[in-house]
Amino acid sequence: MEKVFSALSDVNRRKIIELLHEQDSTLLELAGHFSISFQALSKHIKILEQAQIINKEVKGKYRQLSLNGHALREAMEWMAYYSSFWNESFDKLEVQIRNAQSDDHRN
Amino acid sequence: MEKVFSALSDVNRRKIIELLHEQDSTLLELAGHFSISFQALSKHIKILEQAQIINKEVKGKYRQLSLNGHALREAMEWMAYYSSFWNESFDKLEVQIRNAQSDDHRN
DNA sequence: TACTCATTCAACCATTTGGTAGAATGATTA
DNA sequence: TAATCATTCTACCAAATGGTTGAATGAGTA
Repeated sequence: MEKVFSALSDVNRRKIIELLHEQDSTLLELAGHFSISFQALSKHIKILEQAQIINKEVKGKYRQLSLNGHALREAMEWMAYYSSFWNESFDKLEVQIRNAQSDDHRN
Repeated sequence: MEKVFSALSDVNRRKIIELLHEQDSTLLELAGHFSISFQALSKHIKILEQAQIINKEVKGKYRQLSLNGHALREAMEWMAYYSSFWNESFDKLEVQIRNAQSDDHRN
């Protein structure tokens, strides 16, 4: 929990998540989208890995990175619970997210 | 977004949220639940306020703190979207949270 | 085997963070 | 008005964070 929220508190790490949501990648593939060094990026990836937000699979020379989502979900449940007013608006949220996904598939 | 996630990344601040979820309180009422100084607590409250997670209402000598939930919700939508596999499990999540709430009302 | 490529480790630095303590502010109470 | 109460402001400090560079590692490739 601690690890998940602090992992999410950095712009670069949220961007990594967004990119991995589009497609699994290696560190160097990701690096093209950032203006920081790959060593810095490697550190961010390690943090996301330790928060169990992403998985790393060794593929010979490369490491294939992919989203896990499990830890995100746990943190989300915490938030959903404490954002108190979810009760009336949960259905709306669901619709909204489903719409966002179909937009995604259209692009 | 930035502010919300980094606000949530601290244990004490999450505990503030949990306490305010039970009931609106003042700084000194909260202070009883923590082992840090009230100055430190005041800083945490300021951070939660700036992230628009809590509201502060001046009541004479006191400041009444309450949960806002709005910012939490926005962050939650981000997470829901990127935890990718929400699709199959969204209904389960809803049920789970509703159960949690009825537990809450029972206690 | 020597070389290159992808990634990580190590040392370092500036900034931010979370805590402290003392002083200041602003409203209430004696 | 003076004293008290709740909260915030102002330094100040140690530890954590996010970045850098250079060297090391470990797996393919020439």
